[in-house]
Amino acid sequence: MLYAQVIVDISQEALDHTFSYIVPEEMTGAVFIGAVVRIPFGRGDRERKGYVVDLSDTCTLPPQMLKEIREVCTRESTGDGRLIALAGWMKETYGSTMFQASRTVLPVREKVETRQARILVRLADPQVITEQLEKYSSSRYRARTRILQALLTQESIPWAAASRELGMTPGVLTYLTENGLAEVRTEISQGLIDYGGQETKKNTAPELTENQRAALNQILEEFAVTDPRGLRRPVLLQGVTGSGKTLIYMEVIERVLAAGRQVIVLIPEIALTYQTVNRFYARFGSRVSVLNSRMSRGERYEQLRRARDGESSVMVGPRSALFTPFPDLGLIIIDEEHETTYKSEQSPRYHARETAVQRALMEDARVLLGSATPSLEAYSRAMEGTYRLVRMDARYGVFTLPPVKIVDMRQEFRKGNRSILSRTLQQELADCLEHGNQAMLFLNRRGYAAFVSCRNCGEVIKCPHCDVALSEHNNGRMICHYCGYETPRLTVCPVCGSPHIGGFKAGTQQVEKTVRDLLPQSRILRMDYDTTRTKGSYEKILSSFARHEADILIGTQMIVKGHDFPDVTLVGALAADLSLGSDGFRGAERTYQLLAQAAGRAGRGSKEGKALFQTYHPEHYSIRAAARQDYEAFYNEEMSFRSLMDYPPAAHLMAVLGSCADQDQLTLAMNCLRMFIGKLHPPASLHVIGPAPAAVEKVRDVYYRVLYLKHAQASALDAVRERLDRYIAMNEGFEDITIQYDMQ
DNA sequence: AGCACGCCGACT
DNA sequence: GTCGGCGTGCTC
Repeated sequence: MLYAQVIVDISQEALDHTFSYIVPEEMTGAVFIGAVVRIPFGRGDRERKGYVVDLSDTCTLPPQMLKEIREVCTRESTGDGRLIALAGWMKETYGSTMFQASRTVLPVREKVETRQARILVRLADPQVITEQLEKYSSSRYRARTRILQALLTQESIPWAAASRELGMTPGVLTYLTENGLAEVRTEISQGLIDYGGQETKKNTAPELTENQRAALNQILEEFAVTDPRGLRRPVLLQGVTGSGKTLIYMEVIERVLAAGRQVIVLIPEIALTYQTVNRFYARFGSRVSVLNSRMSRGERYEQLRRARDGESSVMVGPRSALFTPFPDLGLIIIDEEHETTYKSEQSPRYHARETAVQRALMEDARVLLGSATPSLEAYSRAMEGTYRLVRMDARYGVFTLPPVKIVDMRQEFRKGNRSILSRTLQQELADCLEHGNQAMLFLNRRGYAAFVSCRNCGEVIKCPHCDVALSEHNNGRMICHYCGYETPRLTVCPVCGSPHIGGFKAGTQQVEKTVRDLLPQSRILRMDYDTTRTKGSYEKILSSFARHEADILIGTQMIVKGHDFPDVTLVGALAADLSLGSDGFRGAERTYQLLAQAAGRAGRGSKEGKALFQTYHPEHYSIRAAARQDYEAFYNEEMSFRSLMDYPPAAHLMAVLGSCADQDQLTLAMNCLRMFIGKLHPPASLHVIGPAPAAVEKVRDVYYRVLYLKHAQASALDAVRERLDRYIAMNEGFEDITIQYDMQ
């Protein structure tokens, strides 16, 4: 007997798991993972659509409970089925449940746009309602009374409020409609975000430079290769900032569209701006669809429906756009491939790059990765030949990269300069403004001061819920950047009573204040988490700076991405090493990427630019290499560090992340897991680290602990993961513990 | 979501 | 007793 695990309706929270069904004898050949089936469901055996996510010969449930699959829908199974199959791969690769994986690839909620806008409208006069109220106010009919009461004050009630908060049942609704008191209406409110759209279509196809043409030809040549074994190498396009990667993308897209196939373009959420999207609209017009995180479910659904129904053929969006249900996907482009936003922070913790390569393999599509500073993962694959590397060296329009000065902040301190700005930078800033140019100062941190601590005893003021340092803000309050907890700034240390308490490391606000004091006549713009919270403010600040309405732009990493500012001749990285300590073993990689990008911002126009890195580690290879824009040198150094320490991509690293409200229970459980792994008689090549408190030990009163496993082979880690899953399911003490796996 | 079941007040 | 809403919980 064959049994199928079926997901019934992805949109319903309550149906948050799979259901077992019997596969009738005659269907055994037709049912596959990813198949769409019709099944009887619920007491009334109402027919519903389901997705087969697993098949097995055994079933834990008593057979009399099971129902049979009614029908396999062969026609519908193609699109969604492929995505379910991809979800199956994600489940295996990233160690999530099939349900989590399916949810990730099928966020499509059918008819959600109408469902969301459903409202209950009052039809009768208020007097009639009052009469009815009096009639029923006596004792029972409480639900009716509640609804009538609400209808008395409001003309209409949103469906969600009526059914959830007022407890409206089908019975009440029948009563209301049959007596002509109210009715249900569906209001279709679409209101898509306007990116400019079709009317901007100009079909401009600028001439390619010689370098660009050469790169394009290499890409097309690689994409023309059809290995009989189905091997299709992804292409990694390495081009420095400003070399015109987007232009190359468009040329490739054009050819894929001409072949009648569709294209997904992933870009980091932060780059999903009016300008970027408009470039695609300008070239491809209404064939372009856009997804972004600010869209409502209805808007997202509409974009995905357009893609599925062939109304669009280019989808531009962040990580989640990877699951666009195109009928004949031909190409996936991942721009700024090294960006951290391509890794999901929710289970399945998938990486868009790896998942894109897998989807492309399953649907016979191609993958094009682009970056000026590739991830070590992508570059190492290019080095071993799994990916094809295409380099594009010369900068578009400009021929030299700006010279970079490294300033040793330790010497500054020894010479008595306690300012955030070194004397060199102060001088350069003044020079820059004197010549009527613009400057960018970038700080790898958001908010104001990093933390508040006591100079006397060293006590750091932390959030009582999240165990992270509170950030001091200008308004005299301290806030937690994880849960938003806020408290007035302390004036004395709670431990030793010393009044020497305050923020030490600078935040963007403090930088702004320092610069203002130094150059009072300068016009300053600040861009960070606080100033970009409102919709459109990000754009507004950047375009204002581009119009030269300010002289200095101060901000966090968001200022080093995108946008050309021809008048910027000076870029200062104020604390180049702030990122060295972050991101675990990827600290150096992140530092190189940020600094190389920052340096590339200077001198984008006809004027010559320069960059300046302030650091307490002037000898560090990531900083030195970034100053020379020497990716190769950085890669070699960093790769030998990863190899030495068995860090990815030299080895595979799996985090077992446990969370629980009870700290002791969590510690016990995680120690159990570690012991269990020890008892598995694992090969000596398997390294187990921890368990330790996670980088953020506690969030919203939930504790996190993490156990790391390292091995040269991913399959070894997969095997351990399977054993762990079984152990957790079979043993007591894990009921309140949430376990997630994270392949790093 | 949709459906049935058990509960409870009201009425014969 | 019985009738008919109401609230709850389950759906392989």
